[in-house]
Amino acid sequence: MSDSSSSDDLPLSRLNHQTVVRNRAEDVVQISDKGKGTRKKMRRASCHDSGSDGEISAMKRKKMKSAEQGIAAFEWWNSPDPPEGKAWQTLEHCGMTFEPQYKPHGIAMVYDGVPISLTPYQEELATFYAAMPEDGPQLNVSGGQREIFQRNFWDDWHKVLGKSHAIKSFDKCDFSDISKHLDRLKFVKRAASDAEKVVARELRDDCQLRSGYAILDDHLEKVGNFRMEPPSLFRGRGKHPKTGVVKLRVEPDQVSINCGASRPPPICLELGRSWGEIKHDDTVTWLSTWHENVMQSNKYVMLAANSSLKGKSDFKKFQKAMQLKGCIERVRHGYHKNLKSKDRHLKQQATTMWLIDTLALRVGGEKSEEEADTVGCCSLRVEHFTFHKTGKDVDLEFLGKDSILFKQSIDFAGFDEHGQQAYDNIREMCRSKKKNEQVFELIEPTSLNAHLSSIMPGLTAKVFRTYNASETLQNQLPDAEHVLEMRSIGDKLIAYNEANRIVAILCNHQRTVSAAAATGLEAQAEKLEQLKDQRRELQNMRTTLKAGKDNAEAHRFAKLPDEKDVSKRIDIWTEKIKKLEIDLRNKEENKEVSLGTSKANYLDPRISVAWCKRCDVPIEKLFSKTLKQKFAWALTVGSSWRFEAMPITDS
DNA sequence: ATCGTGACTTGGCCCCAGGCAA
DNA sequence: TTGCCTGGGGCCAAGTCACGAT
Repeated sequence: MSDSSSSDDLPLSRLNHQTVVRNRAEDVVQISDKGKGTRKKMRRASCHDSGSDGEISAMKRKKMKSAEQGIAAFEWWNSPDPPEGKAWQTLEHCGMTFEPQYKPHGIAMVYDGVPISLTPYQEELATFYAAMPEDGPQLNVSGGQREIFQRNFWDDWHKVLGKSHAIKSFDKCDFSDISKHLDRLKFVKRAASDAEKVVARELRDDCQLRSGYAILDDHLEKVGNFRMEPPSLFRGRGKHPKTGVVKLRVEPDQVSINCGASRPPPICLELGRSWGEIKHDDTVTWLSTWHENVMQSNKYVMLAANSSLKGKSDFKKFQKAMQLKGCIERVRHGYHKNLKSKDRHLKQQATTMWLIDTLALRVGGEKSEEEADTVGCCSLRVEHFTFHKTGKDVDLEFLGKDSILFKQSIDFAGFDEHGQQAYDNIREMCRSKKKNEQVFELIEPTSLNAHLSSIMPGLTAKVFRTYNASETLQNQLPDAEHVLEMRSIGDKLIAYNEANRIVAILCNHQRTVSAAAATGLEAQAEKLEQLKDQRRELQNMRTTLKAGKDNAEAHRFAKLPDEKDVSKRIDIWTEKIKKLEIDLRNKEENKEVSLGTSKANYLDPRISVAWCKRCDVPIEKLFSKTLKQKFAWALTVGSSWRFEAMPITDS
C-alpha cells in the first residue's frame, strides 16, 4: 500500500482514485475490515490512544488530513452515477455518537427564598432553563415570546416535579445560582490552558476520525451531523407556540440506521446499548434517523455539504435554474397574459407568479396551529398589504421563514404594465375580504407547482429564487475590464460584495446587529471623526506655515516641520480617512444583511469562479475552505463561463 | 384526489479560533 | 501580550416538495 504520508506531492488525480481512496478509507476510518474481531480491536485501540502523546496526535492529524485529501481527490462529477432511482450502491458508516448522561452539579435552586434540592432529572431541566440568556431571543421582554417560553417550560417541568412538590409556581423560582454556576463553567472553559485545549481538540479529532466518515460506493465521504442533538429546551423562532418545551434525550435504541446490506452495519459504541433498527434503503441519502418529540418530526444524519450526494443535487439545482433561464420569457409571457384572465383561479395564479418572480417570495405553504404564524406568497393575508390613497404605493409587511420580517414599500408605478396589472389584481383581491383572509385563497403550493412543472419539467416555485439570485449576481458583477483597473484585491472584493448584497436584499436575507457589532461600528465612526479633526489641524498648521507665522506651533516640535512635511502628512491622513470611510460605509450597509445564505445556497458558484478568473482574484477570497470544498465541482470552469440558458433535457 | 409526512434544502444564531491593533 | 473584533463553521429550526397511503 502506498504510504499516505507521501501523498502530499502525489498527483492524486492522475492515479486510479478508486484505489487511492479505498486505501485511505481503510487506513483512516477503520470501518472496512470484514473481520469483526479486527474491527473491534481497532476501535478499542482508537478509543484508548487519545493521550497527549505528541507522536500519536501528529499521526491522527495526518490521518485526518489524508482523509480530507482522499475526499477531495474523488471527482464525482467525472464518475458514473448509480442506477436510476438509487442514491448509492454500497454504504458503510459509523452511526451516531452520544453525549454522556447528565451529571448533577448539586447546586440548589431557590424557591420563594428557600434553597430546594432537586432530583437529577428535575435539576437537568432547571439547568436548561438557567442556561437561557435573559436578553436572548427566547427570554428578552420585547417580542412576546418570553411568556410562551416560560409557560411551556413550566408545563413540562411541573410534570417532572410532580403534584406534591414544594415548587408550585414558576414566578417564585429563582434559577440564578445555577446560572452563576454555568457562567463559572464557561469562564473556566475560556481560561483553559493551551495543554487543556490540545486535549480537548484531541478528543474532538478522535470523535471525528472514529465516527465522522462514511464510505459510499467505495469512496470516502465526510458525514455532516453525526452527533446526536443533546436534550434541551426547544428554541423555536419568534412567537412559536412550542418554544420552551423540553426536547427529550434520544437514546441509541430510538435511532434507525440506514446502510448497505453487503457491508457490516455500524457498531453502537454506547456500552450495553444497540440501535433501534437497521435498514438498507438505497433510494434515500440518510445514514441515521430519529424522531424528535417537540415538533414530532424526523431528523436525519446525512453526508456533509462537500459530499458527492449533496454536490450532485446542488449541481442539478443550478442546471434547473439555467433551464428556467432558457424559457423565462415564455413563462413570463404566460403569466402576463393571465394577469388579465376572467378566470379567478388563473388570475390569482398569475398574480402569485408575478410576486414570486419579481419579489423573490417563497411559495408559502399552509401551517398548523402548532407552528409560528409565518407566511409566504400563497398564504399572504389581506392584513399584510397596506394600500395608500394616492399612487400605486403598497406596503407589504409580513413575517416570513424563521419569523424574519419582510417589509417593503413597493411602488408599482415603477413597474411595467404587467406590474401595474398585478397591483390592480392584488387590490381587487383584497377588497371585500376580511383582514385575516388569504389574498390568494384559490392558490396552494401544490397546484402552483403542478402548473409550473407543466410549463417546464421540474420547475417549482423555489427555482425562481435560484434563477433570479444567480441571474442578478451575474448582471450586477462589474465587467473584468473595469475590475482589472482596480488597485487592490480589497477593492475588487468590495465590488463583488456589492453584487452579493443586492442578491441578499432581493432574497431578504437578514441578520441581527449584535450589541458588540453596534458598539464596534460606533467606535469606528468616532475614529473617523478623530481622523478628520486631526486633518483639519494639519491643514490649519499648513496655513500658518504658509503665512510664515511659525512661532505659534514651534513649542510642539523638536524640529519645526516645513510646509512640505505637513502636506505629505495631510495626504496620508486623507488616504486613511478615505479607507476608513469606505470600510465604514461597507459595514453600515452590510450590518443587517447576511451575504452567506445566498452565497451558499442560491448563487451558482460557477459565476463567481469565472468572475475570479477574469478579474484575477483568488477564489479563496470569496469562498471559505468549506465552501470551496462544497463547490469543488465548479472550480474548473473557464473564465468565460456564463450562467446561460440551458436546453431542457427532461427528467 | 386528498392528505399527511418523509426527505431534503435553506437559514439565522451562537460560539470560538485566530488575526490584528494597541 | 492582551483585548477586541470578525468570520467560519457547527447547530438545529423551518422551510419546500414529492410521494405514498387512503
